[in-house]
Amino acid sequence: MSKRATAREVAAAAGVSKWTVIRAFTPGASITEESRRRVLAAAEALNYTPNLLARSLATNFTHQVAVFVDDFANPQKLPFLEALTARLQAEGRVVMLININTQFDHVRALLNADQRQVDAVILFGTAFRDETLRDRKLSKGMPPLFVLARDSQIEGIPAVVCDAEVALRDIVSHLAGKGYRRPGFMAGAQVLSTALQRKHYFAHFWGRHGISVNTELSAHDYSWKAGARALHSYLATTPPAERIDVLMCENDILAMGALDVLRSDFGLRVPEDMAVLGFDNLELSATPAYSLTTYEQPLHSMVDAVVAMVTGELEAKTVAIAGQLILRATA
Amino acid sequence: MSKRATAREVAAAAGVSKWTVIRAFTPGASITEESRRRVLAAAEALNYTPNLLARSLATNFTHQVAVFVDDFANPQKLPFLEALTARLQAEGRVVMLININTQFDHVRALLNADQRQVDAVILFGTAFRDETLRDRKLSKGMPPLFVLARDSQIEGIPAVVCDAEVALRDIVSHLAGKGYRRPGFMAGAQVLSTALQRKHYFAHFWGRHGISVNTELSAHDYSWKAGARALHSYLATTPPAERIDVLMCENDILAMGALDVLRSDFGLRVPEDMAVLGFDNLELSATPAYSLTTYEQPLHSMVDAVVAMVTGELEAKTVAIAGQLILRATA
DNA sequence: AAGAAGCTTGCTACCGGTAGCAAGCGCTGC
DNA sequence: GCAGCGCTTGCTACCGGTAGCAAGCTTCTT
Repeated sequence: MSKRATAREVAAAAGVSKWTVIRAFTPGASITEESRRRVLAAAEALNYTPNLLARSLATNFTHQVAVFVDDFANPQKLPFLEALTARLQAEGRVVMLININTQFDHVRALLNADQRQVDAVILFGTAFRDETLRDRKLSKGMPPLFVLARDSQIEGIPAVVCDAEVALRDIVSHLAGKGYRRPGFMAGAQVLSTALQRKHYFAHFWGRHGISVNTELSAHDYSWKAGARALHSYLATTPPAERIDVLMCENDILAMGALDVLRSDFGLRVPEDMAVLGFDNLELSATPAYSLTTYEQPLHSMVDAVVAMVTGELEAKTVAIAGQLILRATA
Repeated sequence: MSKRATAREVAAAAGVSKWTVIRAFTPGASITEESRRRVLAAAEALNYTPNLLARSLATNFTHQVAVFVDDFANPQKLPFLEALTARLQAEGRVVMLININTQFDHVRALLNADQRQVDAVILFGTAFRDETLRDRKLSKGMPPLFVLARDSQIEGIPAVVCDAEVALRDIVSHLAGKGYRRPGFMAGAQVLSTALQRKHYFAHFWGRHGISVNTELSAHDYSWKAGARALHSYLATTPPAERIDVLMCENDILAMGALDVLRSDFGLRVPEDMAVLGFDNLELSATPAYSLTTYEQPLHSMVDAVVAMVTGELEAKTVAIAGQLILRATA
């Protein structure tokens, strides 16, 4: 296989200069209809299309957006990625999916994204210490950063989040109305959990009802297994009379682990013995096997907002968008 | 924010030519220790790192691999993407995640990938007609194509798949041994289904036992809802006495839909009234809520193989790797 | 008919690297 | 003292586009 055709080759074939070839491919450029026809015919014959790499180098605009992800255990990432890629592609951008892990951490990934001259970086729900970015972000020429689905505590880095305050207010108000009085919270990975603020507002709104949240389970990460393990050890060490009557899990995948342990390992009834709530509304949360009461994040609004900020249509500042409480059988 | 520093600026600061700067960043280049020290110090001060875009243009090697995905409903994509990104990043490559949909089809995506000069394209379980690629692939300069997790019927385009023949042989042999005699198959989206060959081998191995597979349900796509709907209409129109006694679903997500319909909508027992099998072994398939008997694809071996082909360490030719039957409660 | 204005085209310079040639330099050997 | 060698360094040319100036040609105005 030979290489791609270049503008120069097309120019030779069409009997014009390479700049005229470029103009035929530049909308709004000054070129006669006649020249355009000849160039396009020659381009067609040679199978020519402009080289976007060269264009990017010259324009400082790659039309690539890096998306950082560090947790692939939560199935919720998938619909988000679907929407993100679809929306960005509709805007002529393309997603570079970066797996943040111990081998390839945030600093290295940011450096790499910078070297590749991406137009923007979206930190999609990744767990990092804000300090990590504080020095880096000031470095000249870095692509703009956006945080999606977690809070950003750094001045100047905008975040697009599901409004945790509204969400937890609705949730707690529903639970208090149903008569629950001994609430507990299950959190996932420490660093991210803080940035989600769900625990904070959960306790805050129970406080308004004169009830304090004393039980806090922590799962090691956001996975079914971690959720199951955390609740298992709680149930194993807490006598029935002292147990909470409702458990708010930081997301659905933790809630599923909790539900399975309640029902299968301990033979308890949900919601009679203990109610359970999640957060995300996964496809499988709606199934009769779980029928999980949960809170749906405004996925499309969130993605639209972050994409609009990336393209510059929307001012880059933190926005919190309200989601929707989905009432089902578990609470 | 000003722009990134360039080799020329570092050169001026270090009092050498820009080529010496480049050499300081090129492993194995001919440069004195003294020069390298001075260049690296200047680079450090100016926060210089080589521009990979410019390097890519000059070397015709972007270290980017496009991964095409057209079905985000199957949670199984996520662990695959995790492994793919991690392995490729370990090899110094980066993944461009392309969402194939009606707005952005295979042809457009391939053209775009070509224009961006990616080193390779991985078609990850996408449903396309082989004819679509037949003309394109011959076009000069196209990046090499690899098919992951589905078969390629095109000469010269290698595929990395879970060995369907071995898988279905094991499955059918297990089912026949358990005494099942009226097998049915549930397939997903037509085009992809053919390329998975699961239905084919399922019928083939039952044939060896003198049993033909007469019941074929087709789901509209690979989603819980589609699986539920397909089985629902089958059960609604088929009297109990005429029903199959075991249902092989093309993947776990379809099987989950089927299981929920069996138990919740029709009050049937699994596996007594009907056994169910899936394919993939999702995290949630292992939960007590489903406890689905399924077949696990050799995810890591498959990813290793395709990555090795991309990097050229492994000869690019179709390989089928055996997975593992996971026995649980539903069959 | 001459000058002004407008459109089209080709040109130089540049984006930030890479490849490989050739000159400069120090060192060795005779 | 000089040829010969090897290492280091700078150079030209190039990757395939973009930006914007200036020349050439029409067309319009007076």
